[in-house]
Amino acid sequence: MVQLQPEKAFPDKEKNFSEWYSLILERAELVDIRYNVKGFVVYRPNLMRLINLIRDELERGLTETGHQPVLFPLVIPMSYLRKEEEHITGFEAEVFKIKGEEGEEDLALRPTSETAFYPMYSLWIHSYRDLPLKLFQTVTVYRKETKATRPLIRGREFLWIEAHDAFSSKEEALNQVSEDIRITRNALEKFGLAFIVVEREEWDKFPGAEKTFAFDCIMPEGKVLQIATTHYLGTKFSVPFEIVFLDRDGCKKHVHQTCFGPGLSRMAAAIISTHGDEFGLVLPFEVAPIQVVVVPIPKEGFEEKIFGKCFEIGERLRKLNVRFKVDDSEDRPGSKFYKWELFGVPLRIEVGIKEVEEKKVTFFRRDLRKRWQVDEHLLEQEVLNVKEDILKVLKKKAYDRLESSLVRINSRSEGIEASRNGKIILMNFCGRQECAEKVKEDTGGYEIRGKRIDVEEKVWGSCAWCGRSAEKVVVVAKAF
RNA sequence: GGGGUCGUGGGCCAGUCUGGUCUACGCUGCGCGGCUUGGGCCCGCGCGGACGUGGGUUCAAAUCCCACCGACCCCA
Repeated sequence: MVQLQPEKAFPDKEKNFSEWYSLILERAELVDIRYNVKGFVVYRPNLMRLINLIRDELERGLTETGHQPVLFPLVIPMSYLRKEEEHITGFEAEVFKIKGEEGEEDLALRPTSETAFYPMYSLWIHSYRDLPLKLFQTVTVYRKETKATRPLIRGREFLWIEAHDAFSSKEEALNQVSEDIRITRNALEKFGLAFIVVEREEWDKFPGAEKTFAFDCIMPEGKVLQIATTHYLGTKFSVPFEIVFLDRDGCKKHVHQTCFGPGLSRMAAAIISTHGDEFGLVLPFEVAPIQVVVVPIPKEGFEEKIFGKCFEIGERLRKLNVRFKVDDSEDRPGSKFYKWELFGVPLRIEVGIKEVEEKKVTFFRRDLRKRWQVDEHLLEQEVLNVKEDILKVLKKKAYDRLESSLVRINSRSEGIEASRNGKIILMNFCGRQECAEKVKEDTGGYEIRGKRIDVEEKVWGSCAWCGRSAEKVVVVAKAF
């Protein structure tokens, strides 16, 4: 068989991420940017099916931990939004407002829904018996970003899940934060993503939160992307919103709250960017809208046998509960190969006259771009093997990428050098915002992402930038 | 926030500097037919745009001027 080297369709994403990313979004039919409203794009079927699978995974985690779905209105009266001072200060500049008619108040398109949920929580919560209250919604939110927008990464409209939980004690609320982290971690592992979990610095917290924890995902060019946050709100909202309950001891108390926001659009962006290559999308089995594509290689006079075999394989895949497609369209096989590779289908099964006669099938793995023969009767077993192995390979690659990016530094000059090399920095830090601003200035945009909490890091010296005594080890990186 | 580039069939674009020869090139797409199918075949016929929007200059504007709208990229 003469095997031509297929043409690479995309640039190296590590060298020119912007170009790679725009091209893949368009060619893999993920988004269409021609809606011509800044920061708003059309999510196409290939993307929505991916996002729905991401959503299912996270919603499953939430449901298993006692959350229930709700749907709150898109609009929030400005008076609600203004009830918590830090919150409105943090968001006011980027709120889309709808001017009220004569005598009516202005409305905001939700930038996030704390101030929509909590007036209702104050009506619904009366007794410790009403707690915990754990509700979530999967919706779009709206933020009038002033910075350059980028589809899925920074849009003025994006999709997320937001969970809003209320508890009778601080301990329970803090446990919820840990649970949120667990839910996110489980999901991200199924997506094959590498990430770090950090506690954000004081000045970088969610507006209105006591504590903010974030998942930063490693992206091409050594940048990071925040893909989920969970916040301990304490009683910062329950006081102004008057969410009180009568406890067992007969005392009225304010609830302790948490909110959790895994970003679906951004998780999709992370999956696309982490796994994709010069041939297009690469999806792990778990979130691939089409997991296996069966491609017939017709030959005159044998169509019936060949197509028959393809549909027979389809039936076997159906029984395996695999999302599959038998591509019996009229294109040439080669053009189908390109297409399904571009769309990231993890496994392709090719069936021609050779396979029919030898009772074998040809497998092709998208992640390794490797082809091999499989005995027909071992099909199911091999599909399951591949499914598992693809995730393992993608995950390892992602983690290797993260590990090779991390570098510990001891001084400002080492930090500047690391930033030039596109590294993610670990360093001792004094904790002062002033010092963080200096870091950003000196490195051309590196930010203190926070104290790493998924891996225990002990302080080994003084603050790398100012030399004062360090209180923690922080992750420093350039963010999207 | 600063800078750059751009807007012409469904997609990518040539043409704009030097206004007329442009109801406008080419590729791709789409439709029909033929031939075929082991990595994007090929052949024939056909479809499809008055050039982002508004105004101005001019005998004449895709082309020059102004404003607006929108997009993309880069740097902070």
